[in-house]
Amino acid sequence: MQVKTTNDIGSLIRDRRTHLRWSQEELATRVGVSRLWIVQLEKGKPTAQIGLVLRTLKELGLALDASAPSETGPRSTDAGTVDLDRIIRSARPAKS
Amino acid sequence: MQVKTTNDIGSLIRDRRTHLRWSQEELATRVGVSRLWIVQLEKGKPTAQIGLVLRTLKELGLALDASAPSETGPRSTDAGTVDLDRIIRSARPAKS
DNA sequence: TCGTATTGTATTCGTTCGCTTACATGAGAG
DNA sequence: CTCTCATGTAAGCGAACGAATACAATACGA
Repeated sequence: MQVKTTNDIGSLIRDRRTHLRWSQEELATRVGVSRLWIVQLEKGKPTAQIGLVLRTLKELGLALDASAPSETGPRSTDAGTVDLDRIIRSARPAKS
Repeated sequence: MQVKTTNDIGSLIRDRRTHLRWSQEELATRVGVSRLWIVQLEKGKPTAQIGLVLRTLKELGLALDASAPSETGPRSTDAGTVDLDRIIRSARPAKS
């Protein structure tokens, strides 16, 4: 599942929790946070701390993957890698 | 790339930023945070707010994916979402 | 019906975030 | 060597986090 917003995280966690048939309090205890925090997290609280969020995901058995789109570009092989960096570098304008 | 800790996020972001040849300040401006915050984030600050982190990843063109290991249910032949939860619940044993 | 479990909401409070400002170090260009 | 840019570090401050507590509403079973 794609995770783009905090609401995504919220529903992801809630779905996973209900799927495991855990109560909010049970999850909160396992993670080491208050039940209220779980409530807010599931509602998509954008100010939740990542450390706690990662702990929660781990507790639920959810794995996170990060991928850089242009990294595996049109060409699967690195032979034709264009290195946009170098192009931009050579063409970089005088800083304002 | 697997993201398990805040240090993973930090190095992920830093690698991506340097790969794009952006300065910390440039990234900070794009995301809408202070440069100091970027510094701390790249060092793996576990208390960074998830909303800002997601904004940062998005700005860097990084996509996040979440996967549930044992998601493979018994069978998904049901067209109308069977709600296993309810079934189990009706058959649940006396709580310890 | 009543009683229990779960979830959502509100309040209060100590702690800490993230911002601003300032200064120090390191690398690179002139 | 000097100057600039990028990065790391520190102190102060307003704002918000997360915890604890209490109360309401819903759902389910006895």
